[in-house]
Amino acid sequence: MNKKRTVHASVKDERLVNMRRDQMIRGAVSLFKEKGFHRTTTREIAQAAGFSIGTLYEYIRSKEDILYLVCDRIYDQVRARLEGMDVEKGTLKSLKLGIAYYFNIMNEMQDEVLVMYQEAKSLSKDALPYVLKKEVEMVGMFETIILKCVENGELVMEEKQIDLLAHNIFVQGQMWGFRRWALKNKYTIDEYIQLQIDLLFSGIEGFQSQLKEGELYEHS
Amino acid sequence: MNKKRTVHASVKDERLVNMRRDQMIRGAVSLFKEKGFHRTTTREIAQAAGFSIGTLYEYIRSKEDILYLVCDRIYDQVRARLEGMDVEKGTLKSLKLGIAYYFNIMNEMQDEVLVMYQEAKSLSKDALPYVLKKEVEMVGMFETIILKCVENGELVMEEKQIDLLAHNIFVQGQMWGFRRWALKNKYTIDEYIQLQIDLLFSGIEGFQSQLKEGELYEHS
Amino acid sequence: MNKKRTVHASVKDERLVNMRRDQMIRGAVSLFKEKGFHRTTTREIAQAAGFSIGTLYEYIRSKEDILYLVCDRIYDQVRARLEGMDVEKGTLKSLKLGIAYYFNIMNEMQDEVLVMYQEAKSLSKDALPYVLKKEVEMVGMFETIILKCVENGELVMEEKQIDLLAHNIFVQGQMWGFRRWALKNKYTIDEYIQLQIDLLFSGIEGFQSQLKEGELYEHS
Amino acid sequence: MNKKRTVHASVKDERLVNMRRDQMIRGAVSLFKEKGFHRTTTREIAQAAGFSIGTLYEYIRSKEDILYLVCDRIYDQVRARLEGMDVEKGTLKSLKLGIAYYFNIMNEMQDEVLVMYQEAKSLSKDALPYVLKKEVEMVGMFETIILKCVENGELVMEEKQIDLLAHNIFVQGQMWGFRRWALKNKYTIDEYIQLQIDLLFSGIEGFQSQLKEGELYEHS
DNA sequence: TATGAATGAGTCTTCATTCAT
DNA sequence: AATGAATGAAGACTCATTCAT
Repeated sequence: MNKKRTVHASVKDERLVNMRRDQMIRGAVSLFKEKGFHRTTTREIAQAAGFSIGTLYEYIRSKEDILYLVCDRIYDQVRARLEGMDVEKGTLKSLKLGIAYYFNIMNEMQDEVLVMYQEAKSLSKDALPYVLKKEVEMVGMFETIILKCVENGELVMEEKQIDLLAHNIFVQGQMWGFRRWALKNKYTIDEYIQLQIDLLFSGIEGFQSQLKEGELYEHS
Repeated sequence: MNKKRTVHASVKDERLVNMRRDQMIRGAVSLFKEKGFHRTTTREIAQAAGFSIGTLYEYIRSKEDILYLVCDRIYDQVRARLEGMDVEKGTLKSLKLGIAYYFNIMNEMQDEVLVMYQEAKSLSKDALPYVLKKEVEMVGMFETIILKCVENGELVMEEKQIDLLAHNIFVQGQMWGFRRWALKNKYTIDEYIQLQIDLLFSGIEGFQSQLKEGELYEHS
Repeated sequence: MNKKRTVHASVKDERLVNMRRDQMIRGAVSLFKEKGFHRTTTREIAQAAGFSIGTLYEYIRSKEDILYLVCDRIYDQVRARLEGMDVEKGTLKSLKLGIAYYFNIMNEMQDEVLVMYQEAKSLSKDALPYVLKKEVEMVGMFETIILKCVENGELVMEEKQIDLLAHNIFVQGQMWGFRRWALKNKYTIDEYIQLQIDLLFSGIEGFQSQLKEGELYEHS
Repeated sequence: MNKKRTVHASVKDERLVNMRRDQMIRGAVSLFKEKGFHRTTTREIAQAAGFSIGTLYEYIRSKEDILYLVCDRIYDQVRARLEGMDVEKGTLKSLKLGIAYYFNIMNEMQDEVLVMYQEAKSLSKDALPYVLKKEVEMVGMFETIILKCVENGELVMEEKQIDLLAHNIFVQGQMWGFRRWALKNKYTIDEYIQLQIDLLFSGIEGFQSQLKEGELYEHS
């Protein structure tokens, strides 16, 4: 079910393959960050990885393979870190903790997230689904948390609402990365986390002035 | 004050310049949508625009100019449409209307928005600021609406909260475009609008089960 | 005998043709001086001439025509000025005067001479002979002067010697233009003229130390 | 001290670089000879060199690099051959031998000299000085020979005269190449050498008719 | 006559990929 | 397994020339 799209390597020694790909991905991420996938050449990647262009092609079949490996790797790293999140508790408190946890990860991996975010679209029709599936899984983690709250009786929400809320949380985490240019001057990551959680939980109505409360009862 | 980065044209007749650039942009948007900026050739753009490669270069200086023109045009179109939004009323109702209005525009222009969203990063360091400024202005429109509500006494919010809320709304509008692959199977645009407004206004706590309300008072 | 290679013009009014070509040549010379024939575009020439590219092509058939017109014009100007030289006297004094006169012209027209010198080779096989013929004529003027000296009994020289001497004088005049970079730091034009005349007339042996004269009788 | 402007090659193996550049230069010289630098395409050069356009660009950075390489190479070849000239003797006889020697080299390398002569001006402002310096050095060799004659007491000449005489010799050597069209019909190279040496050494006055000698005493 | 928009062949240059060593 | 020289298809951009107005 969870089959990976494998990338062919001419070299057989699996340990070696992993090592070389590690070097390759590390170099590629930093190059993609700087100049994007299309403006980065395979030679540059090979050089950044510390080996020759010939060697590079012993471990991949095409340039696009590198992009796939990079995206794949980044998702795996994010997922690995998200494993530390408690998905089962089913309390609003644990939801808040989960959000804060996730936002902090996004902050720490903001370069990687940005790269993946901007370059994933360059993946071939072939590779894209594998990457999107990982996103779906990650959104699914928040769905699970929220669902547990519902099951626990903490919340009353329909499926569509749960799903959308999970999406919103997920995107707000990424947003800290891809809108850095607008956000980092105004907020620290901690402020950002706090403010987003407030807005997510209280909603606009949570900020309604008490005086006028009566007037607005017809809101929905 | 609001000076545009002008793109040089060899042709003097301004009417003609506008006409040709219109054709060019239309062609480019549909090509970028299909294959992205980097995989689209200038010849293809010329052809899609209905003239020769030589003519194309009478109206621009470099391929990147086309991208700038495209981004610039899309923002202008979005802004032009947003002019129809009532920013001054200062009621929560008008805020909801504004959000719905904006989300509908994003829905109608989802191709353009997606293109701009994915390709803007390919703009040169030179052109990027001009495009980002437009985003800031658009986010500013929502800030204004919210601020009016605060001034009107409808809401009690601090500046940072206002700002972030405006950002969230803005991104949620774009999100309908850039996460189509995940959303369009589940929601109609009307559902999306309704659900997002509900979440934005009620917040998670608005969906709290009444029974447990007491337990969570310590939320912030 | 002296037929010019004519350059076709669509415009009939001969007065106009001459005027336009004047403008054109003036512009072209200064552009060729700056960047050479190949790096100068027809548009630039039209602009420098003060009319449009369309108009330019009413007066020539191809870019190369311009080069031909330029070379032709420069030679004509040089020749016109050389008319003032006394070719018939047949004295060594008049030869010196002629050399000085010619060198001064080369000094005054050094930009034009340089252009022609460097770009003539770009003329088509078709146009080149017409330009070379003018050079031959100019060299011929010095041949005539020297020949008169011989006829007058001032000199005893064979035809080949006369011819080569004329060439040398001619080239030394141009040399002031095309080796400016090496000469202008060291000599004023007057010094250059004086020194060259001394060398031409005295020859190396004219600078022989008297003491050793005997030893070198076997010189030729 | 004599640092060369180096041309970057992607290929590391210096032996290979030299070999490929040899091929390249040989091909380029013959093409430039035929049609000039600007009318020669990089593809033609690659083909003439016997490899692909891609390979060509492994050994240079831009088309202009080829021109520089060509000019540089030609000067080096000329210089290498001039090394065989005896510069130290300091006799008029050795000066004559030097001139004859140099003129013969110019005759043998007339194609190369012509190319360099006509195309050097297309070098960038960046590369030109390196090429001009070589010319200066070569002129310097004749200065040295003449200076030795002066030091030896064979000649009495001032610095400016020495310098100009050296220039004249140098240009007369090149002249055999760049005025081939006018000279080769009239003279063999041996005749040319003999006649030029006669003119250089005797000067015009050396050809004065004895009868009139008295009349001209006021010559300078 | 004058204009200048349109054309597209032609040019330089890049870069993913291969393959002999 | 590793190397890096060789390849050539492909792409951005230029510019001499034409022609309808």
